[in-house]
Amino acid sequence: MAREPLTTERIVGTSRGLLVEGGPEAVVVREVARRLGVTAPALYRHVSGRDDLLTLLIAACQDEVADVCQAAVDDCDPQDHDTRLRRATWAFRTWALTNRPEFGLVYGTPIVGYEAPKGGPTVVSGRRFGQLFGALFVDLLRAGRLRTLADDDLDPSLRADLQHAADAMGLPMRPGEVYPFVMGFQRMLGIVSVEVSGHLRWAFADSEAFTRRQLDDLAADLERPGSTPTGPTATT
Amino acid sequence: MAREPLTTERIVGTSRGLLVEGGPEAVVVREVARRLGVTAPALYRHVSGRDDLLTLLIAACQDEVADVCQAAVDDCDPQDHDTRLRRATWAFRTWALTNRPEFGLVYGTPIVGYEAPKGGPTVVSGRRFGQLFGALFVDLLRAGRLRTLADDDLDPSLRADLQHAADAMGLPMRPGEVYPFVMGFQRMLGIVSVEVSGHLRWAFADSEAFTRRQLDDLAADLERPGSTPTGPTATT
DNA sequence: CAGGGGGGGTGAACGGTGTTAACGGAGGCT
DNA sequence: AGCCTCCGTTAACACCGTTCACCCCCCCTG
Repeated sequence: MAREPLTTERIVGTSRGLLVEGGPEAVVVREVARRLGVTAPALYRHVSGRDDLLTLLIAACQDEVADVCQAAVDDCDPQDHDTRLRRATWAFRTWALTNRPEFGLVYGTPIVGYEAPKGGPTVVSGRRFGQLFGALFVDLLRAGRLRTLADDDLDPSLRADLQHAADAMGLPMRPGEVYPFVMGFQRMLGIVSVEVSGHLRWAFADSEAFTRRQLDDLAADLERPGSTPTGPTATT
Repeated sequence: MAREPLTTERIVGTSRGLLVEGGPEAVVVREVARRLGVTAPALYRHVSGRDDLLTLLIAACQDEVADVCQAAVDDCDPQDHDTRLRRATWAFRTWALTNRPEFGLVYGTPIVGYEAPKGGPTVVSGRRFGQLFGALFVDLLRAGRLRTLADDDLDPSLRADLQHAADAMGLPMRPGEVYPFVMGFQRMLGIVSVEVSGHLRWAFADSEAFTRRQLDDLAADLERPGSTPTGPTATT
């Protein structure tokens, strides 16, 4: 009975299964091995330890969410930047909600003692995700649909950080233009994190309507009013 | 050498020490016992297990942050509701940043397999925290300083949830008035979560200026414009 | 004042974990 | 053929949460 070979894909796959079933604590080397019909030390031939396992898992999830968001964007009129942005954020939220454990792993409270290896797979797939939204904002800006700030309106240290961030990501923007990007990213992450973590469970039986409104308001805050009057977005 | 007795306070205290040093994973029954100069089974006389330990720890932290925010509010002109709100949110943010592990435990990704005991200490101290902010909003509302919504402007299911939430907390508000409260809570949590978790590290060397602006903008969004022109708040 | 009970500690043990070390077989290259 | 490298094995170490049986000492009761 020749078992199929022990590829990294299979290891990450069953790790993810464990993650989904029982959270990060449940992704346990020995159990991964067991499910692959193998003993624990065998995994150490392919993966350098539990941390490495988590690194690969995080990167895989980050890649997946980036794919999902990219697909949502590609599925839009290339000129309708407002809708593209809304679809991307909603795709993000939907992925997060249907993949709570994965979202928690990637965007939740960092696992203590776990340090993402510098230049490792997590940072490259993280950058990809950021650049997806970065591109969205650049389009919005070029189309004159982005509500920007005057650079003077920014605290000097904040201005410097924003300039630095833009340069690091290769975004051709000045600080007052990057600000809405970072703010949007921050608020989106916050909205989705809070919904996923359930820290508003006390208020809502069904959080979807609230979150949709929050994300719509966010998009409206980012966009320059006018031309495209956007009602509530219906995007399964 | 009569050791001092093994009180619940001392147990929670050293647990918190462990939490701070190494995150939730590090709060380990055996190590707590070791630090108290005692063996592990001894702790089981005072605490029913690791989950109980975490419950007590979470409740203690929630109580502390509520105290801190309450103190910040009490330290203000009782009539200046705008400032009271700003001070409370800033106190929350500051506590979160100087107590990251504790914040993560309370407001971060929920620990899998851990279920807060219904009606247990965590829910009572959680309610206390919520009511602190609830009271702030009631004051703001009574003073006519809260920007509210028309009930009609809310999705029906959202409206029902909000009414229910208000009733459950004993807030004398209609849905369009509760909405800004929940939204404010949500955004505050999001802003602070994202700063604490460091998921914006790629953008900022120093996140304080950005966060302050976010929290100020949030407060401004919540308040009815006019009467009290609020510049940037300086609140160490 | 004797004695019993119980609160609060002990060591030992069970089954789980991550990780390492020593070993061995199967397949390809020289 | 001989060897080497890949990839698996078993055994072991040190740690974890939790339970068990034990026991000591203090306090309350008769």
